[in-house]
Amino acid sequence: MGKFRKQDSVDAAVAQAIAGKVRRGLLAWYRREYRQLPWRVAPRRVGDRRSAADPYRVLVSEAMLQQTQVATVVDYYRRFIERFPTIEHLAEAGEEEVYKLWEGLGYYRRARLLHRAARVVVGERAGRFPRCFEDLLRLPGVGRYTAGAVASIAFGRAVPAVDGNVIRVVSRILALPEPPDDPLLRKRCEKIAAQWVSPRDPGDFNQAMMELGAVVCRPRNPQCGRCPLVKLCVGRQSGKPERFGVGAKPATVLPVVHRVFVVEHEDKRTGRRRWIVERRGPVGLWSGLWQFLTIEAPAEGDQPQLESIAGIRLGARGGGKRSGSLMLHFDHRTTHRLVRFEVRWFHVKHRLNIGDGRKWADLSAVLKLPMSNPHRRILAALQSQAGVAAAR
DNA sequence: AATGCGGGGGG
DNA sequence: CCCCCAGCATT
Repeated sequence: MGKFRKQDSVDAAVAQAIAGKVRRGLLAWYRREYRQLPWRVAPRRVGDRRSAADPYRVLVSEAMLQQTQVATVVDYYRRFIERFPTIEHLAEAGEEEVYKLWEGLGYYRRARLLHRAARVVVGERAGRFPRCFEDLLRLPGVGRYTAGAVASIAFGRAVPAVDGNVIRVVSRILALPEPPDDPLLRKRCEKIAAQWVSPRDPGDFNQAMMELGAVVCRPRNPQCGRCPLVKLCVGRQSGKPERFGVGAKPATVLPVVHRVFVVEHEDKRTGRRRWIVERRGPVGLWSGLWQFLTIEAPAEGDQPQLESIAGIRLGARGGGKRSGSLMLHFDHRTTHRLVRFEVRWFHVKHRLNIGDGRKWADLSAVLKLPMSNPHRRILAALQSQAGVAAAR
């Protein structure tokens, strides 16, 4: 215990000694080098008044940017804001549509929580957006980083916003050896960043720290020659800046199998094809997204009976000779899972009764549903199969 | 304190 | 192929 308190006071003294240089150097660099991004307001120049950022747009961008790189977010952000230009638009939307705009971005819980946050602000706070760190922290999906980012960028509060970039930058400047996923290191960096943050331009300062981490102080091959803080960087002086702020613990990857049963019915008169789709549960991988009928099993599990899948009898009415044969297989890797997809295709002559949470959907309906990338891939295969069949 | 949650960029 | 990314909620 006493050890940490002593460490804190040492940190505080060292950080204070260079605070002015860090602040000025970083802000001057950021005003020259900042990237224009759709959610970003240009940094305030000396003598200017601060231009206001829309807190709703800042919140949307920060939610999308959690564990996701800027380049990936840009198009998603544009589409999202075009559809939901204000927090009221988002609060009024159905969850399904919010998910659809998040499709392919990953970490889908963020979409659900952002949607909830909008409903909290509009429904429980009469549209008054929380303006301080503590109140922001109470919103669903808003943790210490996001609360700090919105409070500083949208409301000019002098609070830190410590993400992975900031942890790496601070770790290198002060040569802190702990790996970046150490919670204690995060707390240390937050206290230090709180000392450094510009009281006058906290939003610009926080964005400058992250920008530096993303563009210059990168995990590998840091561009120290372009860094405005190179002279006071202890990590650089040690000769090996890339040793600091890297080396998170690797995740354990569990192999699993998703057996997918594409149950297809073709209307004889119209030729319209329909498939059974189902919605995944509220927790776990791809929660809330839609998929073709799927049975999940451990990698070493038994083959499910093909005559009866998820309570649906297929065998008696099964279609042509190829029905039930393996149509497609591929591996899909996430951080914690190696998912083997085994896709089988069944043709049925009637639209069977199917359980709750499932429905028959034609192509245009399926395209409107939010689905995971692997299931979009399966759909693409179905479409090309149909093309081949039609050409014959 | 540890774990689960996706997908893409870049060496 | 591997590491990492403008984190958060849950246990």
